This record gives sequence, C-alpha cells and structure tokens, in this order.
Amino acid sequence: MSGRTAAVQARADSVRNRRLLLRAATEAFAECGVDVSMHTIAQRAGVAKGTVFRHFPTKDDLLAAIMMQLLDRLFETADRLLRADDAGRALKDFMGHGIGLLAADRAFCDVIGKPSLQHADVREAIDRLCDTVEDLTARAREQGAVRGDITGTDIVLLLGGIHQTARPLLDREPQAWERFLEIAFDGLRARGRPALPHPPPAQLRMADPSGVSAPTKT
Amino acid sequence: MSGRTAAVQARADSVRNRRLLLRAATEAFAECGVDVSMHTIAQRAGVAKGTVFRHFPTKDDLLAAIMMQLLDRLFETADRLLRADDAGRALKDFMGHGIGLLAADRAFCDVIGKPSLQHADVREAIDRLCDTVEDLTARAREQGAVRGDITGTDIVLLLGGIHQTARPLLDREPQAWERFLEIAFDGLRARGRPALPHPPPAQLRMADPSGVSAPTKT
DNA sequence: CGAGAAGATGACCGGGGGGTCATGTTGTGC
DNA sequence: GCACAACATGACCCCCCGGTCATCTTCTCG
Repeated sequence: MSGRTAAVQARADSVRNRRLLLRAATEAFAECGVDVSMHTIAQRAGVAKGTVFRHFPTKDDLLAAIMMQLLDRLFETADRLLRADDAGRALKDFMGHGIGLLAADRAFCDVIGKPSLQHADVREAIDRLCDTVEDLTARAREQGAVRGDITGTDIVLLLGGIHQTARPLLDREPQAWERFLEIAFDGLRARGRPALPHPPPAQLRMADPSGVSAPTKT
Repeated sequence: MSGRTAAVQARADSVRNRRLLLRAATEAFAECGVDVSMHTIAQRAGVAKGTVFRHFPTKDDLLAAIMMQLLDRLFETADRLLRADDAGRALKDFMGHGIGLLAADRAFCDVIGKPSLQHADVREAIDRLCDTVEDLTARAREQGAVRGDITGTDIVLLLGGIHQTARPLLDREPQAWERFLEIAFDGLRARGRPALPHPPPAQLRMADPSGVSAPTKT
C-alpha cells in the first residue's frame, strides 16, 4: 500500500470509462427500467459492449452498483429523519422522498417490486432500510400521528403502492403522487375507526435466512 | 345467414382447439403476465404453435380477446353496483372486486399498467369502465361517503395502487389487500381535512383522440 | 522511445422471442 | 367412400438478449 494510490494503479482511461459507464447506466436504468439492454448502456456511455462487461462481469453487478447508491441515499434520509421532533411529519417526509425516487427511476421500481434475482448487497441494504422505516413508524405511532396498528412494513408497501397509483399520470402531472400520499396518510391517521380487516403484514426480509450475511455460527 | 349456424361452418376440431386455446391462454396470462411466450401457451393448450397463430394472427389479438372477457365482467359488476342503495358500500365493493381481479391475473395488471400497444377494443372497454366508475364515484360523493374532491379517476388509479401495495404479500397473504383498501377508503372519507395538495387528475382516456372510435365528423 | 501489460473492441455464441409456411392430416358434404 | 377444403404441424426465419474472447490499441513505466 503506497499511501494515496493503491498498489495496482488503475489506468487513466479505465477510470474515465468506468465513470462514463456509471453515469450512462444510471440514466439508462432510470429512464428505461431494468430491461434496458447492455448494448444500449454501452452506446450511451460511448464505449463498446465488451468494455461494460470488463468493468461489471454481469448485468446484475452493474444494476446492483447503481441501486446501492440510491438505497444508501434513501437510508441516510431515513436515518436523519429519525432525529426529527415531529415523527408524523418525518414519516410523511420520508414517504415523499421515497416516492419521488420511485417516480424518477424505473429500475428502482423494478428492483423493489420483485425480490428475486438480486445481489446480496442490495437485499441487505433493503432490509436495513426497512428496519429504519420500522423505527420511523414506531415513533410516529407513539406520538399518535398514525393509528396503533400500523407497522413499518405497511409504510414500505405503501411507498410502492402510492407511486403506482400516480404512475399513469407521471408524464403529464409529475407531482400527482402528493395527492395520493395525502389520501393514504389520512387513512393512516383515521382515529376512531374500527380495527383493520387484515392483520399487520409480517416484516419483509429480502436476505434469505440461509445465513449468507450474518454468520450465526451454527 | 342460415339461422343458428353461420354460412361458413367451422370444423369441429377447430372450435375444440379454439376453446382449449382460450382456456390455456387465460390461465397462462393470469399466472405469468403478458410476457408468457406463445410457445408456452400452445404447449399448455396441447396444440402446436402454428395453430395458435391460425386462430389469433398476433399475440396482441389473443391477449385482447382474453382481456375483453375480464373487462366485460368487471363492467357488468360496476353497472350492477350502480343500482345499489348505499353508494359508498357499492364503491368499496367495486374496488374490492377490481383489486381481486388484479391480484388473480398478472396480465391484467400489465395491460392496465401500460396504456401503450393495445387493441382499440380493449382501450375502449377500459374507457367505458372508467365512465361507469365515474358514475359510481359521483353517487358516493353525493351521499357523503367520500370527500367532495374525489373523482372516478382517483378511484381507478387507486385500484392499481392498492393492489400494488399488497402485491409483495400475495403468496403468503392473498387477502392482504383488504387491509390497504380499508386504509385508502378511510383516507377517501377523511371529513374535515384540508383540501388535497394536488388537483384531481384529468380523466384517463385510452382511446386516442384521433377519432378512431367516435367519428367526431371533423 | 520502446516494451509489455492493462484495457478496449466488436464479431461471435447459444438461447429464446414472435411470426411464417410448405407439408401432412382430418373433418365434412356430396 | 371419395375428394377437397379447412385445419394442424413444427421446422424455419429474423431479431435481440446477455455474455465471451481473440485481436488490436493505448497507457504506463523504465
């Protein structure tokens, strides 16, 4: 380890291409969703297809690298809002943030939507995020901002649902989700209403329980 | 036209295969969504791929034929509920019906989700359905069952959204959507709340305004 | 500047999609 | 029962996907 630069020095054009690639992939995934082709991404980055696979062995690796950025940013937001005074406001702000991300990135919707075929990193990041949302929700519940039988999993699920509600309007009215977030949040308050007809959903766990991440020493 | 049977008599095995095909396609689309392959559908029907294309020139034709069945049934339900006394209850029942259909048929979700690349029949059927939902909603609004600034388009959009909310739980808890329908409906009531932050969405029109269906004589 | 290694390239592969068509098969009217 | 039209079949076409690799280019270090 020779101080600043690592032992193996990356070539200048390599790091340049990697940057171009990440930028192009971020944009392409956001616009087109996970089904955008590697060829398209390569074109938008101005490199050949082989170069993409040199930097990211599989499409999943590339997708995971980009999703991790999004998830990390969202996690930071959630973690910061955990320190807010008004827990109800914080929860609603977080939901707005999450829905905004979903509206701006089709690939993010796709990844959140189907838990299959994803990198372990991504799955764990989602789980961490869910944990933080659970805390956010618990605080809102204690402060009476939402009814007592609402869980963090409800909130996580509602993120995708509210975005989906406003999705057909995305082109013409990009802010329409605010309307449906308000409706949903009014439903979450709903003081004096009878108990909800279905029990609270079990917590979503993306990382499979086979002990991939947490070595339980068995 | 020679009474019961048409001038050109269809062969017995042909109508048999057509029936098998429609059954298989209905099931396959419901289970796998619109991306299920024509080969798969042919296999499940017990016929060769060419036979599928003999009965339905393109995949879109087959999909449209099956979606029309669903839409017609849903339209009948909506039309019947229009005659109910309790308009709020009727609206909620209709939403439950629609969400149940979405939960049971992946292709239905896909078709409703993306308005592009669809048959004109399907688009018109969806528009007709939207009109009826508008009526259902107007009655509920007049009876005070939902707040005054809720439109039929809100309801249509919420159908997809509520289903999407419960979708990750579909395998383990197929009825979970009831919970989120209750939350959303509480939000739709929400007496004494401030006005919603975003104006009511414009009515969704699937049939393009180029005058394909309604000859506006221009 | 020269040598060598790291990187970039795009033709190529196997798989799977929707759709076609020459050929073989079968139901039907006379 | 015969002849013919309607029908069924599956090999085939073209396209696009993710991924590979022999070949060529370019950066870097001495």
